[in-house]
Amino acid sequence: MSILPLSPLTPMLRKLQRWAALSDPDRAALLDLPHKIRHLAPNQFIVHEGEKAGYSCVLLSGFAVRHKVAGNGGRQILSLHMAGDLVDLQNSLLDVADHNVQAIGRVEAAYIPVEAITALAADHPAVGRAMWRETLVEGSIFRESLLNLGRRDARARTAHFLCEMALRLEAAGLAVRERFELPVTQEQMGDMLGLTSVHVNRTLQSLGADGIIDRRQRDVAIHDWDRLAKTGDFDPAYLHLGGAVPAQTGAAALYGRETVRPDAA
Amino acid sequence: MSILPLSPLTPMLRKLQRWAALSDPDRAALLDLPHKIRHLAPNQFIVHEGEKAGYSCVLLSGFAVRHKVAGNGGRQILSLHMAGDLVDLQNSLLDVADHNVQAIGRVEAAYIPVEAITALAADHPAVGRAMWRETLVEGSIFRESLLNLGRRDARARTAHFLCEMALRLEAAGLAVRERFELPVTQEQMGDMLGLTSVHVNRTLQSLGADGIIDRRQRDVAIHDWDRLAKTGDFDPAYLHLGGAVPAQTGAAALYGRETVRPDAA
DNA sequence: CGCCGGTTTGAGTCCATTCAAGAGGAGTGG
DNA sequence: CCACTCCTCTTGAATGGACTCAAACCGGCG
Repeated sequence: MSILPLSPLTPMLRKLQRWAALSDPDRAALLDLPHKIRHLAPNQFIVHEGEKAGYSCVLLSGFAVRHKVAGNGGRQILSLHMAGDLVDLQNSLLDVADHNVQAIGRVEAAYIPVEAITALAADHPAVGRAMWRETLVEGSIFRESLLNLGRRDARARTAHFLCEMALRLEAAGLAVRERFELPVTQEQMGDMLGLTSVHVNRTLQSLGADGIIDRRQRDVAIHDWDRLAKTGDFDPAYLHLGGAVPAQTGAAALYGRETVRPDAA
Repeated sequence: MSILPLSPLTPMLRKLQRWAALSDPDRAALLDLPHKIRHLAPNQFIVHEGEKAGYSCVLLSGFAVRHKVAGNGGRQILSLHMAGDLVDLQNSLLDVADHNVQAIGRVEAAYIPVEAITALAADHPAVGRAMWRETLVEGSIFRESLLNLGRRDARARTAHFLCEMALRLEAAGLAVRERFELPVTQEQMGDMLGLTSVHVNRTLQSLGADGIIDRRQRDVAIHDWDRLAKTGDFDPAYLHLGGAVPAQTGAAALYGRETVRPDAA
């Protein structure tokens, strides 16, 4: 990286560079984006479902979740976001927001006018490509979550979540894979995993009892990554992080097999 | 619509026009896309997870699903596609496919080189915008599925699925909302809804017994749309179809409320 | 006619939930 | 510095929704 002006938007630059190589002018333009920085209190909403937002929001520090609420009162957290994440592009580009975005804990965020972003994407194709890929990878993560919710039991879901968390935090430079702090309560974890907080608690305990992880409050240490990945049926391919991921576990091999309804006429 | 050359790609044009207004040159260029038409047998794979595809595939007739398989053998169908749908853009644009695409029943499809599509998007910004919004809406549907799988019981999930099916088939001009043919087996429905085929069967029967729907084989008639939407907690907003959707049910009102963890400090 | 994939039905089991209560920690105000 | 409160985590017991296993039925098709 060459020398660039100091900007609060660096975390976003860092993230987008994962998806496409950016030239110096690209990077300068990105960091030059007009923006207003705001501090958000815990649980504060960034976007409300049903509203139209004229800005787009980049997380600079802290965490936020997207979620929807069902008629029965149940809440489903769709994704968890960390520093560098562009949190509501879809909500801005579509007519109305189809889900909420809410801060978890204290959050520092930069608000950027949507037009500035679309203009940037148009003027700097490489940046546009990076943002495009960003949303595609996000879609890939949604799809894996669908598999997680639909076809894995509580233990596997929880293990899978821990693996994903570890890798994403590591990729964002916020922690190392083997040890990190969960940014969410067990209740929130339940809302992500489609479980109750009670059952999340029991499941975490069970993973601990088996010596796979170690927990002290929200500090998590992963003692046996391979076993965690295996019980979580975790194959990092869907994160599209490139080769920089650990050895494949047994589950990974299964993904490739051709034996699923193998009846091509 | 003005007169345009007859092309097998018309279903795709029809769909993309939902998302952005296209000029005559835009439309002509779209229909002029180089392509090769192929007929696929039931259950034939269009894309395999882990592979790199150099083409992108548009459905002209029939149905296809995207799915992933878990290590325990369970399969999760991520989405169901119909005529006009661009079925594997993400798979083509990312490094490797993160999920499978498979025909359901006989399918007619057009294969288009990815470069032709990206070139079209670059030369005709309106087309690019339409494709961009298409993937955003697709993301919105994924998010609603997440809510469905994570936070609704079998009965609500099934009802929700039927509502979505009805509206999407109608929007594609393939059926009317009140009566259509399910393009999938109950086993496949189970794989979409995270249920077993046995339970799907019982749930459909229960909806029938309550007089909400009427079934004869795979033919479904919806007798009481409002009640179906209510039991499915169905609010069509996430489909982003515009105003052309039916009266809101009770559930819709709940979505907007502000009572969810209403603690902004 | 007989096969085959899909649908239907029943009985028993289990995973996750619900309900309820107690313990632990962090922050606040007296 | 302690008392108080709120939130989160933890634990137990009972319930229930969806699953498993298994068999029978049905309709289309070769």
